[in-house]
Amino acid sequence: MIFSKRCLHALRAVLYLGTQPPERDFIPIREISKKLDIPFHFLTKILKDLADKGFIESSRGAAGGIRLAKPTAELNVKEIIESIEGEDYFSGCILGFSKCDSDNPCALHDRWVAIKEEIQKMLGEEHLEVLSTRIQEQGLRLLEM
Amino acid sequence: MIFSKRCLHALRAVLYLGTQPPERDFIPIREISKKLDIPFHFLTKILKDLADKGFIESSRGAAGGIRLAKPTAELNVKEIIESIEGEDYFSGCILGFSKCDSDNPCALHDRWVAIKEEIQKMLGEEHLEVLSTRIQEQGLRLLEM
DNA sequence: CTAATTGCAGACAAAGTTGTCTTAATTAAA
DNA sequence: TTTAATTAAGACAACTTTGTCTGCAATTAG
Ligand code: SF4
Ligand code: SF4
Repeated sequence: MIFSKRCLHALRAVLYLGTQPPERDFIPIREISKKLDIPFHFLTKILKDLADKGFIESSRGAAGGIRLAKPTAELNVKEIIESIEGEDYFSGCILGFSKCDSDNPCALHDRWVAIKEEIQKMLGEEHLEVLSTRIQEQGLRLLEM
Repeated sequence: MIFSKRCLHALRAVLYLGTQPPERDFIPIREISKKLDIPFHFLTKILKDLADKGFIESSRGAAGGIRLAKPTAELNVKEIIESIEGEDYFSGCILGFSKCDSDNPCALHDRWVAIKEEIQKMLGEEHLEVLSTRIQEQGLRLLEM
């Protein structure tokens, strides 16, 4: 499994938000927790992170909850993953080195850069709007079967 | 960073073995540990795993150490990574689900499958033999700079 | 045989990730 | 204004990963 639990929970939660009918405003975290079977308090922390990073907004109190902070067309899978796993998750060195002279690359570098660019390109194209459409057409599996 | 420390250590160690002159037989783990700055006992455990999985062979005692168990042409980066991170590391579900009906895929599936196949193809082509040649030509960076 | 050298095994510790619980702060509605 | 609903905050626990330490087992050299 490539992504951490934090990341998987975050992805599924955001996808859940993206598939809610537009007339719904704030969605309680408890609802997401139950529907997606994610530990409530853990999910709360994860979503607080996403809120701090500007992906979602929250409101306390009755009728409170969370909602996407941007239109779905401006949210893609790549930036959500990177905000959780780290900005260099798809762009760092394959050997885990932090400082490296890419002008004088090692034997693995070129191949690795090609993979990374492919991943980033593909995930970057996946905005929630496109996904929402496809989810309406095909359904989205958000729970273990 | 996509890979665990275990995996990075294993990769670097195997690459180190692959770049040793052929007249060297068993290489002491201590040497690898020092040269690559990897904790000795941790590395020992990791390499024991690789030995159990048939990638390397070991010999105790004076003049002992480890060596690759197969010709470099038959060892590629993909199988080493998968042996450590798990066989489904590049083939599992993007949402982390274990059981899923791929005949009736969700909205993310097709794109994800394309990425995974690309990764597996590229990493599967990287056998140590090719790398060794390139390493002789270009050098391989095995240490943080 | 003895001694030196090496990998092997397992207990343990440190650090990071994942998850639980309790309490406080905030908001809307009765 | 009270009450119920909800996020926020932080302490803590369970688990996993990463790393350390000590001693044992096997091999070679002398
Ligand atoms: S040149 Fe090699 S070591 Fe440096 S960033 Fe690229 S893959 Fe990593
Ligand atoms: S169909 Fe969706 S949930 Fe199922 S394996 Fe593919 S990506 Fe995962």
